[in-house]
Amino acid sequence: MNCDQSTYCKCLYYAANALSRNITKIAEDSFASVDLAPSYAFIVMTVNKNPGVNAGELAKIMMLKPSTITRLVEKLEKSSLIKRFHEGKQVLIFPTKTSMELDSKIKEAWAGMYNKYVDLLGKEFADKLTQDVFKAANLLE
Amino acid sequence: MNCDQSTYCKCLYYAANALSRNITKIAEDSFASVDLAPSYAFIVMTVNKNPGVNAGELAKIMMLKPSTITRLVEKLEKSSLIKRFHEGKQVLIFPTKTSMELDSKIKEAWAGMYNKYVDLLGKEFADKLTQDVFKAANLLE
DNA sequence: ACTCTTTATTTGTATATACAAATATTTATG
DNA sequence: CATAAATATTTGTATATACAAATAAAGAGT
Repeated sequence: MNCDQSTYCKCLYYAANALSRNITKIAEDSFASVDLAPSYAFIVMTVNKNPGVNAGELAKIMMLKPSTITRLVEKLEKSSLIKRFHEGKQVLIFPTKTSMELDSKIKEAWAGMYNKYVDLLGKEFADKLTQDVFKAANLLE
Repeated sequence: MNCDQSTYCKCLYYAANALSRNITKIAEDSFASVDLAPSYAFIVMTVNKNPGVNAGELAKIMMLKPSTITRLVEKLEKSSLIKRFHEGKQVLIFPTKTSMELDSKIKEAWAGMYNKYVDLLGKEFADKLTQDVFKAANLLE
């Protein structure tokens, strides 16, 4: 798009949502190879790396709300990609055989996504942008 | 959040979505004063500025899919904030008395949102980031 | 004028995400 | 110890957004 609607180009809400939709599309295409939506793939990776992580920690790591984690995790459990165990008031989340077998394929898909957007943005710009966007997300939290 | 999950900090998908959620929250708070979710407020502003814009153009301007525009616009029509007229295969969208009366309040809310995130990010960073994010969104389209 | 293709919009359906309220457990206080 | 407060998770409900298929209108080629 060009910048005719000049006001919008100056609005972070507008720009950030457009970016989010477009990068999500790229991520979805990449993770299609493991038949997972990106958020689910991220959770599987995180749980594989941190077996026994609890739901609240997972929410913080993923920057999602606890209720969202519940929703995502209950679907992953149905597909046997994680297991949940109640421990007191906490819920601990563990990988499964399936999820661990899938791990390297997920990481490949992840690398594929990275290569795709680096290809479109250029490595330098992509890396700097990611850093800045991440910084902004934290400042606005 | 800190950068313990170092991998995520390097992922544009992750960062962009986090930013999108956080800035959307700020936008929702600002536009609450006019009782509109941000996307609706943007459409009203755009239609007020471009009376008779058609749905497809609106989709392009907003960087949303036509089906999404249909959905948003049909709700706005129910609240009498736009009117639709069929002209051949196109649908032309017009402001209403109500939407025009609301225009300055929406713009105030918009300015409030801008001030809020500039306050949190600093003006220089905010403006540069918006520009970069917008550029990236276009490159990834 | 009639079919074929292209363009514009809508509809049916699905998904990620969130908020507010509910539930369950732990900790603190009187 | 018993009740109150705090913490962790889930549930009910709502929303924005998209895709794929359906519809409708316009244009092109014969």
